[in-house]
Amino acid sequence: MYLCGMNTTDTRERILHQMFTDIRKNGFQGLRADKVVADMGITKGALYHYFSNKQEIGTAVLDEIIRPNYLAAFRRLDQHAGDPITFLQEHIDHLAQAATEEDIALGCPLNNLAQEMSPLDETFRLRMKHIVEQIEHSVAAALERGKVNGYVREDADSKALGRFFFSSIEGAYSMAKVIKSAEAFRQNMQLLKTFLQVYRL
Amino acid sequence: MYLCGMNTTDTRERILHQMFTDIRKNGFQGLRADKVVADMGITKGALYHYFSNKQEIGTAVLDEIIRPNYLAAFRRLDQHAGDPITFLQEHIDHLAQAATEEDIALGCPLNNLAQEMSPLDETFRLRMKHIVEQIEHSVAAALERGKVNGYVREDADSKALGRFFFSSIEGAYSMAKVIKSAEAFRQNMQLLKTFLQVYRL
DNA sequence: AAAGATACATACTGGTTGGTATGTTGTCAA
DNA sequence: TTGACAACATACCAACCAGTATGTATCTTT
Repeated sequence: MYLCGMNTTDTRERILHQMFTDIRKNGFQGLRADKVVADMGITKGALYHYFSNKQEIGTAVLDEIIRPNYLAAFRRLDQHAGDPITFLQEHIDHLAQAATEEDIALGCPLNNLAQEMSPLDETFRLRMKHIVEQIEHSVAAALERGKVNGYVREDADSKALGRFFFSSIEGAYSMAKVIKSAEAFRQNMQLLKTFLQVYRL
Repeated sequence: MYLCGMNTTDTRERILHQMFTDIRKNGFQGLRADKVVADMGITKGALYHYFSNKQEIGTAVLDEIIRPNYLAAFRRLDQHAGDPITFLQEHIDHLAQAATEEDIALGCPLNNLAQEMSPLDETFRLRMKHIVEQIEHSVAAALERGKVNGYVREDADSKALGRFFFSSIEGAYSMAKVIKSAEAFRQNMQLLKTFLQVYRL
């Protein structure tokens, strides 16, 4: 081998990414771990070398793929000093724009996993709860800063709005997934933007 | 037996209801049909007498339990001549009030099934799509009538609002399920009510 | 270069699960 | 009363699937 040590970990990442893709379509219970790696041309030996069991595959997908992907935007929001409503509206625009028909048909990875696994595995649920609460808190804190800086109406309930913001996005993903329409998703994102407008000062 | 013919179907209904309960917790892929009936004290013989396979169990649950339960309220809305926004707000109140912690932890049955099965089975998806579109249409039509009767602002996009209405409710169920908080659900329902208020004339 | 340790491959297993084949009993119509 | 059929029960099966035990080549460390 020409690779110098470090890149051997590449196999683990490849497996993980493929698991993510498969879970997104089939769900965690529908995931057939051995089939996935077989389709990649590798064997169970490699799989169980990197992951000790199926649940660990799930948590790794959650921690290493889903979580960072979701929190990136809100980490930016945490360090954003300007108008939070504009930031959120732009984020909504970004989601609307980025959503392909395939993305919509497969649904939001976090929401998929959350809906399936919350009643079945408390480990999963708590991990996902943490992500959701971090997002809600990030939005709420930004709105509070927005009040201080004169961007947001004083009577806005920041915590409730943070909740509603994220819930609406996830709801839009959910329904768009069922009716298989990216346009429906964009329509909902548009309405969410106008709703945020109400709280502008 | 003292029962006179008709009531033999009772077994089928009992099975169906138990399947509904189990699917709600474990998902459709997680459903172990034979275990469910075993726990009821009956056997696979009875199960496969009434249902020819697992998928048929799913569609029966959808058609005979979930669907009528969801459409009931909106059938009332279809025949409602008064202010639609008040009707919708009262419906939201009803959902908020009726939601127990257990309901919330288990999530919306329609949404659960929809999220899990949409990418896996087109038969399921189309059935669920139909339910969703019927609800959206019912709300949209009510808002249009509301415009004519002077209850709703003319500039309201009824179709988009119908979508957003239902999406928001489902999103609220979803997130409340993850964080396991009926209070969070009610908070979101409250905000949805204030949002509808905007479109009042 | 010897001795582990790492990164896989191969082969197997034991429990599960959707589904079937077949048997049994009560009901009802002719 | 007898034949047919509905409403189950029992027993069985083949496929699947998470997980393990074991083998082996390569790489690293000393």
